[in-house]
Amino acid sequence: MKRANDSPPTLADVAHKAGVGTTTVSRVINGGERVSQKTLDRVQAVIAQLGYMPNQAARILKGERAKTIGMVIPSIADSFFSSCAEAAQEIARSHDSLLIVTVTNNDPHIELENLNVLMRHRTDGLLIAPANYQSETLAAFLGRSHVPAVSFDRPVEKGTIASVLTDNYRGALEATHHLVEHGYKRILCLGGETTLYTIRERLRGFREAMQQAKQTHGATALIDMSVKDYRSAEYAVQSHLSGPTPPDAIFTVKNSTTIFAFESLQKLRISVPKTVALLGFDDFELASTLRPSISVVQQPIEDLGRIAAELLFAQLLMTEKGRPAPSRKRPEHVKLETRLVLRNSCGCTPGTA
Amino acid sequence: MKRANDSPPTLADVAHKAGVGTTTVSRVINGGERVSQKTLDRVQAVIAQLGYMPNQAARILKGERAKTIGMVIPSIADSFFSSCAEAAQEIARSHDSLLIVTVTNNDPHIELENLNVLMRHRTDGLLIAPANYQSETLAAFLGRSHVPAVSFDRPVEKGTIASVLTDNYRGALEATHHLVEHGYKRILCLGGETTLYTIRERLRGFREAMQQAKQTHGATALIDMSVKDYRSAEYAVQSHLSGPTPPDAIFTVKNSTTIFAFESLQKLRISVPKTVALLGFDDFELASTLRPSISVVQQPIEDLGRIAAELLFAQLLMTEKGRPAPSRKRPEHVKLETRLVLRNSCGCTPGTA
DNA sequence: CTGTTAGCGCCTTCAC
DNA sequence: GTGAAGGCGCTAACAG
Repeated sequence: MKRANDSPPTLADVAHKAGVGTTTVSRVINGGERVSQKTLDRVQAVIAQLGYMPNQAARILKGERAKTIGMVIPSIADSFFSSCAEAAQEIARSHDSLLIVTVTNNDPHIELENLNVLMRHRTDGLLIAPANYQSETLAAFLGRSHVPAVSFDRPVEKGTIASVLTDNYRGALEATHHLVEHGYKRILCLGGETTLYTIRERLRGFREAMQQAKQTHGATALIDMSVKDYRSAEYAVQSHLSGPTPPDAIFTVKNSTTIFAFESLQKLRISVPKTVALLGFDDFELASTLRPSISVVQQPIEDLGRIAAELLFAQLLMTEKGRPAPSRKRPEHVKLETRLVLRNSCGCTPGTA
Repeated sequence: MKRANDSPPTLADVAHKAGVGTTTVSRVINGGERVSQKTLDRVQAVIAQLGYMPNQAARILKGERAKTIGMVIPSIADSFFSSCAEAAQEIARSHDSLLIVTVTNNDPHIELENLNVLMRHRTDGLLIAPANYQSETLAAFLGRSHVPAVSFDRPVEKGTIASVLTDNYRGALEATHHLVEHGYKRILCLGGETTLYTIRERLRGFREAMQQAKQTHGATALIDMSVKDYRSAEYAVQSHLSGPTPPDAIFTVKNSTTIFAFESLQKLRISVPKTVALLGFDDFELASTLRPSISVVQQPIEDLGRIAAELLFAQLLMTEKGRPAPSRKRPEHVKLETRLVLRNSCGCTPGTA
C-alpha cells in the first residue's frame, strides 16, 4: 500500500478513491460549486468513508486565513481574564476560528516570547492585555508585524492599535464621590501594582475626586499602595486603623485588594461600615453574599473581551474585502462605562438584604 | 520589487539577501550545525534585520509537530476549568507548545464540532473534559483519529484513552461520614446535573456512606437533585426545611450548589450550622471568609490540568522516539485524592476563626 | 463541469 | 561547509 494507514488521508487520496481530480475534491469541500450532483455525492461519500479532513496547515501555506487568533493575557486562572477569554472564544467560534490563549504573568519578556510564537503560527489576529502599556518594544513589535491587533483592559500607548478599555478613571472618580457624599472625611485608597495601567487610572480618579472633596467637604485623601498579598493588606489595614487619625472609609483599587482588606477587617473585628466603610473596584462572585455585602465598581468584563474580538474580526474582514490598501482609518478606541453597585459596606442599605 | 513588502519574509528571502542557499538558512534556524561561524553570523544578522520567523504551517506540512495541543472544556469562565487550563498551558509552554482552548457548554454536538476543527489544525494532542462520559460517538472519534488524547475531570468510558480524575466517590463518602460523625441524623444531598460523571460519583459516595450510617447511626438519607440555579436552590432549601421532618445537615454536590444553598439559608435566616449544617463538594474562593466559613471537599484542581498535560506530552515523546509501534502500553488512569477542609459550617470549630 | 499543473515555505536527501 | 531539487497537502489559474 502506498500510504501508511495511520496518517490522515489527503485530498489526493480522496480524489484517487473517488476516481476524480483533486480540483473536484477541493471544490466539494469548499462549498461544492460547479460540481455535478452525482460526483458531489460520490466524493462526499468517499470523504465520509475515509474520515478525511482538510489539512489546515496546507491551506495556511497557500495564503489562506489560519482561522486562528491569539490571545495574550496575564493569567487564565484570573476570573477577570478568563471571562474575557470566554467571550472572545465565543466570537472567534462564530467566525469559525480558534482561540489560542497564552499567559504572560505580566512579564514583558514572556509576553514578547508568546507573541513570537504566535507569529510563527501565523495567527490571523491578536488580542492582547499588555503587561506594560508604555512599552515601546511592544508597540514596535505590533507595528512591524502586520497582524491586526486589538488591546483590551490596557492600551498600548506608543502604538496605534485599537483598544477596548474600561473607563477606570471615571469609575474611581464616581466611587470616591460616593464615599464623600456619605460624609466620610478621611478616605484611604488601598492597593498595589502601581505599574499597571488600570491601577494608575483608578488612582488618578481617586485623586481627582479627593482634590475636589478637599475644597467642598474638607475631606482628606490617604494613599497606601503597598498591598501585594494578604499579609501586606492586613499590615496596612492594621497600621492605618490603629493610628491616631484613622480613615473612616477605604477605597480598594482592585478585586483581590478588596477581599484582602475585608478579610483583614473581619479578622481584626473592625466593624464595616460602622467603623470604616469599604468600597472596591471590581465586582466579585460573593460580594453580595458576604456580611456586610460589599459595594463595588462593576465593569462590563465580558464586553471587554467580546468587543475586542469583534473589533478584531471587523479588521480582518476589512483587509480581506477591501484592496490590501489598509484604508488608513485610525484605529478605534472603545471606552466602556462602569457601574456603581451599592451594597452595604459603603454605608448604604439597599433593598432588604 | 518581487515580494509584497507586507507579507512576512520567507526563508528564501533570507537566503537571497544573505547570499547563501536555503539549506544553509534552514540549518541556521535549526541549531546552526554544520555552518561556518562566518556565514552563521551573517545569516543571523539578516534574519534579525528582516524580522524573519519560520512559518509553522510549512513545518507542519512537512510532517513536523504542530507544537499545539487542543483543550476541550465545558467553559473557560468557570474557575475550575480555567485553573486546569492555566496549569495545562504552563506545561504546554514548557514543551514549547501552544494551547488552543475550545468550549463546549457540555453540549456533545458542539464538542464534536470543536474536535473536528482541532483535527483540521492537526494539533499534536488533545486534553478533554468530555460532555458525556458515556458517549460512544466520542470514544469512536477519539479511537479513530490517531491523535494522543487524555481526558481529565471526567473519563471517556467506552474508549481506551488515558484519564486524570478526582476520586469523587471517596471524597463524597468521607464528607458524608464526617457529617454522620457529627451526629446529624437526616442528611440531605442537594444538587443537579445528574448526567455528569462527577456528580454521579459524588452521589454514589453519599449513598454508600448513608447506607452504612443507616445501620450504625440510624441516619436517614434525603436526596434532591433538582437544583439548577439560585431559584431552584432556594425552593429546595425552603421546602425541605419547612417540612415536618427537616434535614439537620446538607451535603451539596458542587460548587455553585453550595453557594446557592448558603445564600438561600442566609436569606431565610436559617442558622448554620445550628439549625442545619452545610458541607459542600469543591472549594471556592471565599469559602473561608463567609460567616460561617464553609467546610468543603477540596480537589487538587491544578493537578488535574497539569498531570493531564504531562501525560499527554509523555505520550507525544513516546511516539516520537520509539518506533511508530505504539507499544500498546495500556493507557494510564490517574486518580487524585480529595481533602476534607473543615471550617465552621459543618459544626466544627477549627482554630480561632 | 472537470482535470492538469504550478507553487505556498520549509526541510531533507543527495551531490559537490 | 554548502547548494540544488523534490515534495508535504492544498488551491487557483488555466485548459479542455
